[in-house]
Amino acid sequence: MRHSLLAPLAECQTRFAVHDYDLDATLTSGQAFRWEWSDGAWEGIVGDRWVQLAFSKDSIVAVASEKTSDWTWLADYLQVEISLHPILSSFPDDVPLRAATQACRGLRLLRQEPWECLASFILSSTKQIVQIRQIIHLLCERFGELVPVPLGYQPVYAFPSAHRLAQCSEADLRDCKMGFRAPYLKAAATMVDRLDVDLASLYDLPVDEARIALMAIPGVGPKIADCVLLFAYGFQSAFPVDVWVIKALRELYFRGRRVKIQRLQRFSKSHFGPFAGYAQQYLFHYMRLQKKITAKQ
DNA sequence: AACCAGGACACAA
DNA sequence: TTGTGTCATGGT
Repeated sequence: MRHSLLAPLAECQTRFAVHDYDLDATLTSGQAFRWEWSDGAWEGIVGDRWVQLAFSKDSIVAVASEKTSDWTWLADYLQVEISLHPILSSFPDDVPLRAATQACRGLRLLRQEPWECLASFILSSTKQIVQIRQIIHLLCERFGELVPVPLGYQPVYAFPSAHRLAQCSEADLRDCKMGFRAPYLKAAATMVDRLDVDLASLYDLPVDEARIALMAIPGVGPKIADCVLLFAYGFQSAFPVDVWVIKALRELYFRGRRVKIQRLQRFSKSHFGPFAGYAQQYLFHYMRLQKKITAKQ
């Protein structure tokens, strides 16, 4: 009997009751880049722990590689406590947003670790999501710490610390296929490691101040700052404007006209309300789903 | 085989 | 302040 086929120990397993939770949409919507679908379940690394997630009706079953009594690290990451209804009902009742929320109902925002999120999005600029995943995979494999996995599984690695990446040469980083982003990542890692920016302190700041602090980091402009504010710190008014969101807003709200990004930012603030970041994520994922559908025809 | 990808930055006008 | 070229890589 192969170990990987054995049922996991009860001490390694838990179940979260959820409503309106689309795990697939959540893990494939370009917030996090390390989840892999394998044999009917999602496998990933949260912090320094391996975890497997299986979704069944109204519950998520999680399996860890080691005995676990406190699961708050995962409950927090997956945001299983929050309910979607107040968010969706806060949205303006317009056609585009209705279509987007229907197309991927149950899509959630994760709550990720700030350094991994920051570094990942520094690597994301003008890259397709598949390529971002490849870069991060190489980076973790080469510079991340080994993470315990169940018997029979391939070795996996934690996302490398800022301290570790600060020690890398630019050439080491370029070898991970990140191109011109290498000096940005190295500089960012150095700043974070030296506490020139204290990522842990940004939770307590007002959004605008946290945004300014993030944008002081090399390679971090408005868009990447907004991603980190939204996906790591939980500032749900943050509204990342990337090429997909530009397309969505132009086509769906501005009759295809060419609109400046700054104006789109102001529009999002006034139009989508306090959970604008959620609206953004629905529009983003919706546009990418649409493209997949039309590409198949 | 061109075109484009969850952008940021230095520089020009 | 706003517009343009550049950066590196590879998917579609």
